[in-house]
Amino acid sequence: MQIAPAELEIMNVLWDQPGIGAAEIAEVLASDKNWNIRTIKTMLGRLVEKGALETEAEGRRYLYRPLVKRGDYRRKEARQFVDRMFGGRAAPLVAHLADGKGLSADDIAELEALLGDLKK
Amino acid sequence: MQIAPAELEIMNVLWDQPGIGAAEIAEVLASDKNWNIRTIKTMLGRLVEKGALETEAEGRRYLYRPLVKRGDYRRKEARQFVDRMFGGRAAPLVAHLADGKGLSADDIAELEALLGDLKK
DNA sequence: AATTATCGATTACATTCGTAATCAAAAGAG
DNA sequence: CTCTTTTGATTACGAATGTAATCGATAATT
Repeated sequence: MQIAPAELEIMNVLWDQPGIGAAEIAEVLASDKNWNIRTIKTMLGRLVEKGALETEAEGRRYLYRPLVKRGDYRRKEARQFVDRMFGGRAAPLVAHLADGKGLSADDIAELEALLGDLKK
Repeated sequence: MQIAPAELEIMNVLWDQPGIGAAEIAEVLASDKNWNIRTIKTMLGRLVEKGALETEAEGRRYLYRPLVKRGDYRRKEARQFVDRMFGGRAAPLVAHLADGKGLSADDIAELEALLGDLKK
């Protein structure tokens, strides 16, 4: 299943707060994005259609809940991205992030711990 | 500048072998993709239009050469991806790759070396 | 020289995406 | 009870994408 970038913004809100309605989503996004509530509703419709969200009627409105797990989706996308951009090799990706200052000292420490775990 | 996934396949060929023509690109891609030569030419045209490629006339045909450096493009895309999917944190991305067996033992070794360098 | 193959340029066309507007129904305001 | 607001559903519409076909010019073949 394909989730477009703008749709992902919606998913992110719902992964953080499952079970809210369109209006609440609009509120959460209002600070970052300048989206019309209609735009948000269009994307909610498409996400439901795609099977990424389920709805629960609450009175006259819907509450939305992700059907796709955030971790699963991230994993899939990460792999796809690494395949597309780096021929499937993850190390060059990290190298690029590092090179472009995409890694903070904390990130580096975190990665070291992670690698330590992986070796076991 | 925006390079679509299918276009990226073309760019990858040209990053490996700059200065070849449409027919040669088709040959290289023939093993993986099942693209009509016309499709390849369409994408070449779009890439030139976007400023991702330059052409050099050789007789009646063009030779194509990237104007964008692979490293630069990768860096930009890597950052964009991490921002979109992981809120800008690179460590979780690596964690996901690792978790999904996206990292080979070699990758892990490579990353360790990389992190060693970064700490200095 | 006539025919065919090939080249880049232009055009096509369905699908997805971003960004809404419109519409019918229902709920709330007065 | 009538008017306004709000909701989901349907429709809109241009840009980008994937996937070519057509066209006019030229090069290669016979």
